[in-house]
Order: sequence, then structure tokens, then C-alpha cells
Amino acid sequence: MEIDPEARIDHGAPLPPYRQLAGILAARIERGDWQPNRAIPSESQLVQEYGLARATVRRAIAVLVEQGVLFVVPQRGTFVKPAGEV
Amino acid sequence: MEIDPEARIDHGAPLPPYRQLAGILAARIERGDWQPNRAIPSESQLVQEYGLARATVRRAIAVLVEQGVLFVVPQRGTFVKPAGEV
DNA sequence: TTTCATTTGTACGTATGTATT
DNA sequence: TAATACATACGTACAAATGAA
Repeated sequence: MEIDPEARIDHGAPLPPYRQLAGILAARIERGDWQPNRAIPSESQLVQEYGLARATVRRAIAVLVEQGVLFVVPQRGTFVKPAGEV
Repeated sequence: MEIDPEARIDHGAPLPPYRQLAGILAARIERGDWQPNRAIPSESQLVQEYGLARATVRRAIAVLVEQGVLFVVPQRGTFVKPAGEV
């Protein structure tokens, strides 16, 4: 997919921000920013880091959960899903 | 699941509105309010009919799309998915 | 035990974009 | 030229559960 983990959100791009963020986060996981079973930054932190609304951040996370890249534990955080099973 | 297709949204119930609506719409489809390949009411109409925010209505629809009960055609409407395949 | 901050879950209202009719 | 309908995004608010102080 060739996504730069250092990329910023481009509100003028054809790809909507929530998909851009999903790609960026996936690239950062791929690169090793966060290990399996470790939490990624909270939604609030991602909101500040990427300058997006929380709803947009949540949507990006939903995409990755759908893809099996992340899993969410209510009231605890969002974690990187281990490769083959748990 | 025994859901009354005539039910209204109860904001005090444990089940969140978006899930209540998903159940109600599923019950109405089951009952035959809308036939396969026919459009259900637009999001705006459902917003008015059930007194919910559009985001909530969309979420309920997303649940049914996920379950294979409905399918969305952008700019055209939301349709009842035929039973076995298309 | 109580309090407080953190984090995700849910919902509201509004605005703009895009494609179809 | 509108009107319609879905797509996306913003900001705000409150609830519930967790964990630390």
C-alpha cells in the first residue's frame, strides 16, 4: 500500500481523513510504533495529534478493528491485535 | 427476537437507540413493510419518524447492512437485500 | 470508602460535498 | 436549476467502567 507512517492528514485529498488515518495508523503499527497487545494512543490523543474530530478518529479505528488490526477494550483502550490469533 | 415492529424508541431503555431502531426496522422488514430490492424510507424520513439524529439512524442502518439485511446505493437509497443472494 | 481522571460508548445538531433525479 | 439522498466531518455532551490516589 506504500503509506508513509509520518504522513499528515490532507483535507484536500480525495481519500477522506478517516481512511487516511486508518492507513497511517496501520503503517505505524507495521513499522513497530506499537507492539502486539499494547495500546495505541487514546482517541483523545489521536484527536490532538492529527487535528481531527473524535468521531473521525473512531471511524478510522473501526476500520482497523474491522480488518483485524486492532481490538478495543471498553474503558481500557485500543490495542494492537497479535498476528495469528491471540 | 420478538421485536414489535410498531415499537418506538425508548431513550431510557438499556439497549441504545441505534440498536432499538435496527431491531424495529428488521421487524418491519420481516413483517413485509418493504419488499426485497425495494427502498426503505430515506435517512431523513427515519430521522423524523423516530425522532433520532441522522448519525443514529445511519448507525442502525450500518448494523443491518453488516447483517446482510440491507444494502446501500449511494445517492439512491437503502434497500432490502433479497434472501438468498441477489 | 470516596474521589477523581481517563477512556470508550452513545447521541445530538450542524455543515458541506457529491451524485442522481 | 433545484431537490433529493447518502458520505463525511466538526464540535459538544453525558454515561459507564476502570484504575489510581
